[in-house]
Amino acid sequence: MSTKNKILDAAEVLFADKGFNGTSLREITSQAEVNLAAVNYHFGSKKELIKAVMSRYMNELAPLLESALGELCIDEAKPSLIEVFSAFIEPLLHLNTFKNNGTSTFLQLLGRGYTDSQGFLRWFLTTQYPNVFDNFTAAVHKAYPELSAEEMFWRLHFTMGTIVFTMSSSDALIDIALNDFDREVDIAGVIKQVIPYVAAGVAAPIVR
Amino acid sequence: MSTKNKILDAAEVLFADKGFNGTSLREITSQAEVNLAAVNYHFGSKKELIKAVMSRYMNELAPLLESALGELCIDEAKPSLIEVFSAFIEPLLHLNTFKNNGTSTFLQLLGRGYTDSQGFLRWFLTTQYPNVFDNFTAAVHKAYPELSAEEMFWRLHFTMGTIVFTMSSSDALIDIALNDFDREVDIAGVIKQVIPYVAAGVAAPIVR
DNA sequence: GTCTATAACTAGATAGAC
DNA sequence: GTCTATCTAGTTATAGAC
Repeated sequence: MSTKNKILDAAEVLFADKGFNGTSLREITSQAEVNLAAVNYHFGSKKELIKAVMSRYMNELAPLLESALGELCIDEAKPSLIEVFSAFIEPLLHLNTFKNNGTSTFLQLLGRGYTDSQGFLRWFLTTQYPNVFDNFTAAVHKAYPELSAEEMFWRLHFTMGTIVFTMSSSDALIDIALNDFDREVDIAGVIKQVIPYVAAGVAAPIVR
Repeated sequence: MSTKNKILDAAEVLFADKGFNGTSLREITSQAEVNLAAVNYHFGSKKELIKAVMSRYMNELAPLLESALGELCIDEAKPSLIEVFSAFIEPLLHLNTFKNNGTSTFLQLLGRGYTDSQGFLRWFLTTQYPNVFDNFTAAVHKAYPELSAEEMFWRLHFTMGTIVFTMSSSDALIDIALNDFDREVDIAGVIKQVIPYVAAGVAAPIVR
């Protein structure tokens, strides 16, 4: 296994757990059992390492999401909102076969990216992977055409918040579900719980 | 104005904007125009300063929230979920009279507390202000008794995520609403948008 | 209470030997 | 490509003069 990948593997776990700001290069390199200088040799800077960590996931995820959402748009039938959100399940769970705990790690990273680092990651994702966002809004529009662009903007942002925040604390949630309710859930279980919630939220009556 | 308050005022704005980890004591003291050593003299440590910033808001907010939610529980009539969530509006907006931009700042701080600092603030709030949480779950239970304790746990967490995440990026959202949709919204407008969303989410059909 | 000075430590980044 | 050693700059925290 190459040094570069050892660094990426160690970095993504630490970043997901403690945030980008909260993780030092020293922690990463000692976890990866490589030399401190290797990060700067292979990636140039910490910021570039963060981008590389996110890109590795996005390059795996983006084509799957694009086609799953794209299909809903091409289809003649009008999809339900539940169907639109369910289109995320398979691509997201595919990340678990790509890496151990991949789904959970990726969603936690996404959450970190929105709150750490004052939005630079949001910029990175929306500019580097615009098709995912476009296909998603197109699918939601087809499912719920009465929703104006502005209302859609608000509700999709709320949805993003729900998902990202939930996933960034999914480890704690899974613990609580086990201890307080004697229920064993995994990341797929959390996703199944959250989809009816966000679908109902997006479908809420329109307010003015 | 006392040094202590100058520090608190500067700290809360910086903490809300850049997170607890992302803000140094030097930034705080130079913004507050006081000496660096004053923080440790008045608060003992950075962690205690964070607690003091949050306590100043919570001590203002908690009694209002407790009584607004408590009333719903005492009332004979069964409240709707919209009513339960609307009980937050007045107490939260009251923070705007207590401090400039108080509502927005407080909710941003809350968001930071959940993601920065690995949950120490969550522990602090749930242990220091348990009545707020108890009254809230009691009110939701009264409005929607079919929801089991476990489902309530999930949905309240999703709600918390939606609110907190939305508010921690509310400045960006308000900008986008103005630029892309030519709509002027303030923090009260954001709250009014989000309430139907979370109420519908909590009221979603039960899944098993 | 407030200040200067500084201790004690950690951060990201790099030069240069191998 | 990988290592050690080190640089520069930042951090929190404190001792001690005023």
